[in-house]
Amino acid sequence: MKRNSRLSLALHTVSHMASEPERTRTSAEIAGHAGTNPVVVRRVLGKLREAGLLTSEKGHAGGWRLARPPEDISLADVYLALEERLVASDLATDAPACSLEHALHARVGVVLDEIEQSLVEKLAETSISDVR
Amino acid sequence: MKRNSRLSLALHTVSHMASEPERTRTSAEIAGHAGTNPVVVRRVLGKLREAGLLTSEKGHAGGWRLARPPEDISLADVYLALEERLVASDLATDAPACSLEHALHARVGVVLDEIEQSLVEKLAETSISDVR
DNA sequence: GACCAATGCAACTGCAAAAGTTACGAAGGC
DNA sequence: GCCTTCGTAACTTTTGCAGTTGCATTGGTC
Repeated sequence: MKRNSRLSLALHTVSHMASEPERTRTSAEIAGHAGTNPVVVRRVLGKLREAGLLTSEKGHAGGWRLARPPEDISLADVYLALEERLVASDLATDAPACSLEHALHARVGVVLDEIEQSLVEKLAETSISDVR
Repeated sequence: MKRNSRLSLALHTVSHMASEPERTRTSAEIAGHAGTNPVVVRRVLGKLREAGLLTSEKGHAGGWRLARPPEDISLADVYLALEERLVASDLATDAPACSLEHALHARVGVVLDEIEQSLVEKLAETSISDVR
């Protein structure tokens, strides 16, 4: 896996959960299915829990479940939960060395913000229960 | 510099060239201004030359210049010349392990393609001579 | 209460991509 | 012929992230 493996893992896992929402899954089980590591799974799903999409239980018979009905979870919810901006560049973040660079970053920054927003809007149109 | 330093460097350099199109600049000069290395500059600007945005001359009094009037070079031209997709994820590229993953990648891939396209359209609205 | 299965989390390792660096050849004006 | 500049290849350094290990914590089961 390369660059957006976290998003890939998150979407994949949540989609599977949507098909059997009542079932609890352990991170080891999910990791096995996704071809990765339980700790990585916990790291990624932890973000989704923070965002209120999943719940986790410790101890015997513990594991992960959806916190809401699958119809109420959109692709955008999952995307935003990870707090990674797919279109963000460091153009918007670093200090402007010269005035031209400043103007440039301002212009491009506006475009990127618009793009980011419309990406989220498009992802919001699909709920995870729509994917099958 | 971090992730999109190449795009940042390219846009910055081309913008400066737009303000004095007749002047020829060496990669050392550009590198000094951008706080980087002449070889890195040549690598990045080489892509812009391949795309027909810049010309370079060897030897004495050699260096880099715009290949076209600045009004005829858009931010999209620069972006596309680098052949990096800001919104591309590996979601679209890897082999679908299970059918759910396949469906997921198809859905998200469509959205990302649309977003990429509209990013380019927005960037195309601004020419480098508009930035100052 | 002892034990086991699960998450939570911190620290470390390994790896791959990109920047940075060095070196040298080719082109072209002086 | 010499010097300046690009072109390019090879190597080194840096950096972010996945992967790994280890251990504390929680909670069910016997």
